[in-house]
Amino acid sequence: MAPVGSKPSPQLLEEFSQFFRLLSEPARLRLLCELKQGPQDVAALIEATGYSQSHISRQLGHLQRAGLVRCERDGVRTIWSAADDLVEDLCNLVQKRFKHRLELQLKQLQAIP
Amino acid sequence: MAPVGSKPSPQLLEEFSQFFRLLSEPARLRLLCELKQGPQDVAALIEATGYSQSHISRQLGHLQRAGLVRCERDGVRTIWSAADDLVEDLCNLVQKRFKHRLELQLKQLQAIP
DNA sequence: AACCTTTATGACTATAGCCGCATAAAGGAC
DNA sequence: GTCCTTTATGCGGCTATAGTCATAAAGGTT
Repeated sequence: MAPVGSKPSPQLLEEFSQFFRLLSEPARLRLLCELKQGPQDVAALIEATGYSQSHISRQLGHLQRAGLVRCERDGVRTIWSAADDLVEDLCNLVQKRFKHRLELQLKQLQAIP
Repeated sequence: MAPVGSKPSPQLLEEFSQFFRLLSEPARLRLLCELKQGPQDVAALIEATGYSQSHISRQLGHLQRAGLVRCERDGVRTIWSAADDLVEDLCNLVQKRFKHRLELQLKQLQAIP
């Protein structure tokens, strides 16, 4: 009997890919990392990353629509904060894999006498 | 004391984002899913997905460079197979999150009398 | 009211990458 | 050798989106 695996529907695959696309931009990952340090306004994120104000605002908008960050108004300022640990977990898994692959490559090099 | 989190280096963020970019395309996720069913050649993948031959070959190349699939030659045919469970694990985590978010939305709707 | 500060967004350019078409490359059958 | 089958890849069009500039919107101060 052939191995059975449940195939996700095209719609679900589309949602998966859209989510991963969010994480496919270093700038967005960077913003998430900065917000992991604690809630900040846009000015602080400009200072920390060097990105332009409009760029940051736009990327935060994308992350917000996905529920990865949230914001609260403090007068005229907007305080943003990370809303989910999922991305951190995903990155940890991926990093573990990077490590394994490097260790494998290392072993193969050492196998040469 | 401020919460302490380790900030990944820009290089690592770049690698993360490149990896996630691989998963940001439904076609590649689809191919990974098909290969989860078992090793297949390109012709079988064309039949299963409807994608063009060149498209499939190209996307498999990307996945192979990332170590997510591998191939072995059988005469003139190339038999491809999934090489890693990581993507499945990542998708399961993301799907769990989708579910939670939908449940939350449902609860908020039901809160309206 | 006028004015300043902070953030969001419309308009635009530039670039990256998907996807198909055509072709090359490699192996098998004859 | 020729011919066929199967897969990989160069080229080009097209779309999506990152990133910038300018502007609008919203709140605060005076």
